[in-house]
Amino acid sequence: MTVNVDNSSDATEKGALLADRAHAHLREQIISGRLAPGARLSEVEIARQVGVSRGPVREAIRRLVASGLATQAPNQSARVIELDEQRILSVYDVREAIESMAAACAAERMTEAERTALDDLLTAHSSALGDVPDSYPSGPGDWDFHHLVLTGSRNSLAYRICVGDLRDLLALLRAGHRNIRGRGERALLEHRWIANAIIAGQADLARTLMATHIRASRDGFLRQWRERNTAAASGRQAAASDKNRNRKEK
Amino acid sequence: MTVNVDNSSDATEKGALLADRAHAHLREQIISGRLAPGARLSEVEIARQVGVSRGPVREAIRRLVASGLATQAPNQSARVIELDEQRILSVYDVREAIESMAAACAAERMTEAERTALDDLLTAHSSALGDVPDSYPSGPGDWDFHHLVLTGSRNSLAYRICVGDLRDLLALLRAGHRNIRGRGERALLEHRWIANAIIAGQADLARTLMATHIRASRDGFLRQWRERNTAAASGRQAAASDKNRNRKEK
DNA sequence: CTCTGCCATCTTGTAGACAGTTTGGTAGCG
DNA sequence: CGCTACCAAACTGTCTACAAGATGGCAGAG
Repeated sequence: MTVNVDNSSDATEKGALLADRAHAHLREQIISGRLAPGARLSEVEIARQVGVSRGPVREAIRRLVASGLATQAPNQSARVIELDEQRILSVYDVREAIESMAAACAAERMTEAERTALDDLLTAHSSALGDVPDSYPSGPGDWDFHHLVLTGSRNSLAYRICVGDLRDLLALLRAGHRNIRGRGERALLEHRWIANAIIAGQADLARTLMATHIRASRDGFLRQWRERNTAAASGRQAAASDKNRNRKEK
Repeated sequence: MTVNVDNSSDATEKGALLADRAHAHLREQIISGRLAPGARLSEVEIARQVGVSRGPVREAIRRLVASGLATQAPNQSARVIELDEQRILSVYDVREAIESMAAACAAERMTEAERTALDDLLTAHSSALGDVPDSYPSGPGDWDFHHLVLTGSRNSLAYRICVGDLRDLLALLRAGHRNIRGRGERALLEHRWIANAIIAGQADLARTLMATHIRASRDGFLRQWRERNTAAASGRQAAASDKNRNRKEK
């Protein structure tokens, strides 16, 4: 009765509401990279693609803007958000702040059944890790763990922010980046530490461990992103007379 | 160039877009209490009141739902959110988590000009406090301070969450509650401590002080809210004798 | 050749109408 | 008297049409 947020934004393809279908379509296109950062989101164009009218598409776009996946100025087309290092840091910093708090709250508020479920989840992950070693972080397994912690925190607002908005932003910036070798085992180990602290009711320890875990995830991703970014920048710079991209508005 | 979030949701009465006008109208009605918690938000009714079509009103309502001021089930009217203690705790906990992080970031990233502005703001508040002693917390002055810190954190996402959503939620739950006697001086003092830590670049100290500050604000509000809530409950429960004004706490 | 002003075109913002669903009450039955 | 089935009213979801504003190119002056 408490964490019954019941986010209705995961209508993969069969949403009763057309706006959900359009939203899922756009989110998938953006996260998968088929809609490049900076791309314009024309309402009529998308409406034609999805096969619905402009109304639901308009609502889907406004939802993307609210989530942070797109930006929009009045009387102008919405555009897919453009990532820079500062924006990436923003996402990880907010996530660290909220999820650390959630871990501490979960340690104090989780029921015994939830603690058992958390323990079982990690046991299952541990035994399944051998199959696909490096696909654990940023995959569904990682998400299951954080989902359980957020639910256990009894904080519906934190749940909504992390599941509704931050999840999409993380999916976008992680898209196209390979999983780091060895990060899987390390992440699972950190998950186990956090879970132990939560199950034992050690709130401050859980908070610290969760903060460290997310910071490690951030640092690992940032290193990879900087490599790719500098490589892309030099490659872009090498093409001397490439057509200059449209200047970004101030 | 960084924190240029430019939230376009403060169209008090003269928004170029009708959706902004409808949104401002509804937000004012909800925060002021003229729209009671649980009240139904009929699109056609509101459209008639504001004098616009259903389209902008629909968009405004969806924005309220995204902010957390209202909830909506499919094919049903949106309703003004109903406050309970757990929801209030959620708001304050998330605010504490994000703004503490923002204070630490501000201590590391603020420019000298921003630090000076922060110092000047508190000096001005300090000299203006004598006029209206108890109106400082939860007023515009308090908000100016937190706004400056959030801007200085260079975290556009934290700024958007706190200014865009949490501000409205706080305004809603604070509505109708008087300012606590003596809280003004205390809050200003805590602001001064936080500002000193930020100006000196002491990130961890700023983080701790901001967390303590927000927790104090939460506790003060919660005490008042519980009084009112138990009073209303007992008054509702025992209509005959309203003499038993026992202030019981958990 | 470069800059300025204008115009065709596209895009968003808004209004109104229609269809499907939920709601609340009412009549009828047990 | 309580319960069920049904029906009308209201509401949201959606579509189409129209109006206002922005974009980008083109012609003409300097």
